[in-house]
Formats: sequence, structure tokens, C-alpha cells
Amino acid sequence: MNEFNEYFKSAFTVDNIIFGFDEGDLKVLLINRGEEPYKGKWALPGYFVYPNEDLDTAAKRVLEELTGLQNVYLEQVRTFGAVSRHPFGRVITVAYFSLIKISHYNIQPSSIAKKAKWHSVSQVEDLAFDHKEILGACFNRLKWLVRSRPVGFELLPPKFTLTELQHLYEAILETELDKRNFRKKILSMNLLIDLDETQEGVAHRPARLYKFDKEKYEKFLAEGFSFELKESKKKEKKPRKKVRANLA
Amino acid sequence: MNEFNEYFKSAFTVDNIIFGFDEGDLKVLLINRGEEPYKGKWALPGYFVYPNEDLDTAAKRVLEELTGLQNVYLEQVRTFGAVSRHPFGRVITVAYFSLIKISHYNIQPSSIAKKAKWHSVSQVEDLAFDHKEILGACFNRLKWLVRSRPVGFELLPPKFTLTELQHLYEAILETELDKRNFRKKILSMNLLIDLDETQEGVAHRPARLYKFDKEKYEKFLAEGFSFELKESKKKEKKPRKKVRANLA
DNA sequence: TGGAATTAGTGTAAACTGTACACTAGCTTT
DNA sequence: AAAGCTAGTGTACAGTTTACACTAATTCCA
Repeated sequence: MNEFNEYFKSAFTVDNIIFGFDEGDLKVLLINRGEEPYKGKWALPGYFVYPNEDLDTAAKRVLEELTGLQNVYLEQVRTFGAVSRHPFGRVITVAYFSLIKISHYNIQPSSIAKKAKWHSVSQVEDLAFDHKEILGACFNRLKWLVRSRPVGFELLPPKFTLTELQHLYEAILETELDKRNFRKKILSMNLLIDLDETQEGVAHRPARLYKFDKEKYEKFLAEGFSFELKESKKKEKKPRKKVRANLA
Repeated sequence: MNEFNEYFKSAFTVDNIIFGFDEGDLKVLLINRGEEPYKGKWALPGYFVYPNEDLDTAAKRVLEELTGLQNVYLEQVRTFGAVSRHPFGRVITVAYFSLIKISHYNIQPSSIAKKAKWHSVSQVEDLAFDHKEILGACFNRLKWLVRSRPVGFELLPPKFTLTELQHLYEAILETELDKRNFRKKILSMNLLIDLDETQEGVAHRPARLYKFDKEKYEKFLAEGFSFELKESKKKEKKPRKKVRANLA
């Protein structure tokens, strides 16, 4: 297999876009570049893939070195490999994103982590390389994902209010949602556990706290449910005969 | 930038899964491997990415060498890079798929193309490497895609009947569809041009022929319409005030 | 040549889902 | 005790999806 290394000798990396949610805003962790090219610019966290390391493993390593976090939601998005995307040579990058609970994030002692800072996704401009495009692709995938599966919880603290959850969806989808319809829909998934607790220290009526029923969700997944946000656990109303599937 | 080539020196390839539609069945073009490893097994078409070649370009090259076709629908799906996916060394592969009109395909004179053969997607078993998994990922993406955008036409000849179109959707979605509902939905997209022609040489009532209105579709896309299959061109019924977006 | 065979083509009603919309409840602050 | 703030709740209408069965047009064959 000596043709290996003849055709492709360039650098191979992963970028791991780290999303968080804070102050009602979707955030992304960016690194201030300390070296050329693009010295001083903000860039997405990433690193080379080691020869004996799977891609997912490399992405997790990037995350952990930056945040100390493990067991985090991770999604591969797309691979960017335009010939001239790096001015110093050919670099091919597999883009991932991670969803973390920003409250669990502690700045790490590594030199790279010290250069990291949260930015509002909506205000990011002018990143190094083609990182703006990569961020856009990841953000779009996240938008799609949040409509398809209950991943929003990955970004919230374990206990949250429905209003917080709604603000999260609004931040990701970049739209306003109707409060009553949102609650109806979310509660109809039957994946929230009402903790029978309320907020404390707020200067108004305190809201109920909920947590995500991860066990139930994973049971559903294991049973092969596709689990769109659409699906509602209805109680066997009129079981009308269904012989054929239909579109959309 | 001498760190290049220190971390990652392995092979970098694209696979391009070529889908076609024939005899009411979704087909995939597979190559019979003439060499180790997996000699004699069926495999997905793919090749190394050249150093000065974009990923999409490499995928198009793979397609063209095999089929002679250009300007074909191409979609990047996912990158496969498990350490041990190739027994002879580290190989990272970006998986693409292409949708071609099988009637336009002519066997090419190259030696590789002579080893290519169409297989029913539903009957594929036991491919080389992790190609079964790659095929599965591409097929799933195609399923999603066909519900989101009118790409099915890429797989049909320029003139087709509604029944042919329905069979295509059924093959991709692996389900039966209701004839009347399917027609209603497809026609409500307003993207089919009724050619005022009918089939010839069939032993029953001939069906009307349609073609896909590509110009109209591209105009919509350019205007930023998301264009889900769901969208129907309704004629401004009761324009009820809408102040807020809602979920799903 | 007429009837059998085959596929094309068509509408409606009921169920379900999505959307718009406004008031009361409960807590804190002054 | 009133003002300020956010939580929490239901209903009606519009739109979409689904189930379902007969007539129409052509060829084939006896």
C-alpha cells in the first residue's frame, strides 16, 4: 500500500465548535490566535488528528483541553477541504460541534484555554480562515437538530424553567415563539419531569422548575422511535385504520 | 508551518456513492475489487484526493471516470475516519453521493468502470471495508433530502409520469404512498410542467408526461425560499395576521 | 369487435396539527 | 395596599394530512 502518502500528505484536523447558552443568548467559544496566519483574530477551536486517534476522539480531546468537560453532546457536521483555505498549506478539517452547559465550564489552565472567550453567535464577525463559513454550517445544523430532537437540554442547567427553555429555542431558531403554543408542544413530548420546585431569588412570581427525562428519551431512541419534536404521546384516540404512509 | 506532515501522514480519499433509479428500484453503482484487501468484494467507488484538488472536485472526478457524467447532483454526507477502517493503514474518507439518470449512464472504457455494476440498494450485503455503513449513511441522508427538497427528479429521465415519480419516492422512502394524496402534494408544489404528451407503447391507458420546472425551482431558491416539499403555493387565502413564528 | 385486463386519473370528509390570541395568578418592591 | 413583573393557562379557526373507491382510456385476446 505504498500509494499511501503519495497522493495526500497534508494536514488533517478537526474543529470543534462549542456552543453554550447564557443570558438568553447562544454563545460560541472562540480562541484568539497567538500566531500567524491571522494572528490576533478569533478562530474556532481545533487541532490535528493524531495518527491513531478516531475523529470523534480528536474532537472530544479538543473540547476537553479547552473546557475540562467530557461526555458531551457531539455532532459531526461537514468537512472543509478547499485547496486554499489555509495560506500555509493544504489543511482538511472535519467540523464538529458540541453542546455544553455553560455553567459547568471552568476555564482550564492550558495556555490555549486562556485565550478562549465566549461570543454571541449573532455578533460574530470576521473570523480567521474560513471559520465564519464553518460556524454558519454548524449553526444551521444546530437549528435543524433542535427541531428534530430534544437536544436543547444539553445547553441548559439540569433544572430549568419553561421560559428559559423557550428563550433557548428562540435564540437558536432566531425567531420569537408563542408562549402557550411552545408550552403545549414541549409538554406534549412527555419528556419533562416537573420537579415540584420553584425558582428562588427572583423579583416576581417564581416559575416551576423542570428537568429533562433522559432515561425516557433514551428508551424511546432504543426502541427505534425517530422522535421528532412533532410527535406527541397521544392516548390512543380513534384508532383509525392506517394502511399506507404518506408524504411529509 | 512544519508541524504539517508530522501529525497526519495518512491517506485521504473521497467515496462517491452513485444512486440511480431503474425498474422501480433504487440502485447503487458498486465496484468489484480487483485487489487486496477485500479482493473480489463489492465496494463503493472512491479515490485519493489530489493535493491541489478540492473535495467536491475529487468526488466529481470519481463520478466522471466511472460514468462520463458531469453536472450532477452532489451532496457531501459525512467523513469516516476510524483508525482501523482500512487494514493497511490510516484512511480517512469523505463520503458523497450523486444522483444520476441511469438512462444517461454509459459504461466507460476505463478498467475500473468495467468492474462496476448496479445493485439494488435494498439487496446490498457484505461490502468491503466499512462501506455498508457509509452506504447506510448516504441512503439515510437521501431519504431526508427527498422529503425536504425536490431532488427526486435528478434520478428520473427528463420526461416522466406521476406514477413513475411516485414509485421513485416509494423506493427511496421504503414505504407505500397513497396515489391521490401523492399527486395532490406533488402538483401543489407547482414545479411540474405538464407536457401535454402521453406515454407510448404501453399496454394500458397511457399516462401524461411531465417535466420538472428547474428554472422555477432555482428562482425560488435564489429568492431564499427554503422550499420544503410541504410548501404549497396557496392563493392568498384569509391573510390572518401573523405576528410570531411557532415551532415545527 | 367486444369484453377482459390493466393502469390513469380524480374528490371529499374527518382527524389532526398549527396558529392566533388575553386574561388571571403569585410573588416582590415600594 | 397598590404597582410592577413574570408565570401560567384554553379555545377557536385555519391548514394539513389521511383514508378511501370509482370511472376513464388504452391494449390484448378470444
